[in-house]
Amino acid sequence: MDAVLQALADPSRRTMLELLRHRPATAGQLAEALPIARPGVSRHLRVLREVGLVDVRQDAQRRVYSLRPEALVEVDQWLEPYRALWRNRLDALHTEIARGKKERK
Amino acid sequence: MDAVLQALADPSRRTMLELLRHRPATAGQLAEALPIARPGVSRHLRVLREVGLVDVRQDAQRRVYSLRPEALVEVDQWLEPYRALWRNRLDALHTEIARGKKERK
DNA sequence: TGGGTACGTAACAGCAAGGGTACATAGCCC
DNA sequence: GGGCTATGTACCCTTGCTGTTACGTACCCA
Repeated sequence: MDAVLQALADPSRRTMLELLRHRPATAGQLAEALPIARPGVSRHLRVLREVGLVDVRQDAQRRVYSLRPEALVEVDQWLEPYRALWRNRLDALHTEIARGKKERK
Repeated sequence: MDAVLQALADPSRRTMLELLRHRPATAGQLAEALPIARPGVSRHLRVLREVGLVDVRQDAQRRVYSLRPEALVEVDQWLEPYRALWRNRLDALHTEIARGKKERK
């Protein structure tokens, strides 16, 4: 889970996921759509592969990458306790407003 | 939105959020609970503050930091389209399993 | 088998992130 | 005010990431 969140930190990698979200693509296609050169894309793909965010399918000389959205489940799970908080906070806010608030220094 | 995901990449910062999830804490308290020294913690807190993940409340010489879970809403939103994908995929899997069980009997 | 295509990897340069030490600052308490 | 506490900032150093060029590899086709 650590690894996934760390992989998501890079904007280029997020863009790649965004592209793969619509359809699978080869490394070359991804490189064309990105501001960085092919080798860089390859290395990013390696990272994404290692954390399970993408799958590779060999097609002759090509390597077709596809999104593996299940890997993001752990991010969702990491988010879960916080999600509970931000929802409660809205509730609490409403309650506070309803009955007045005590001062805190 | 970019900034939040990038801020979450660092394990120390995630630990800090985890601590703040239970209760607000001063910079010193956070530093004690972490493997890094105070100045490092201060810098991390600055990052978290800048992306809106924490709030500061001045209490005499202390600075009490508290979590601002709303900032994570944008991560949740970023996740949304992918969530749709993995749910569909899981549903399909469950359908497969259910059908497999039926057919096997 | 030779040539062209599509990738990945190695080696290297550049730069930003992250940690530590030392110092500055702000607010209490005597 | 003097000293103590709590914290942020400046500076330096090291490490790791990012991107590039050059090269190696696997595969297809004529």
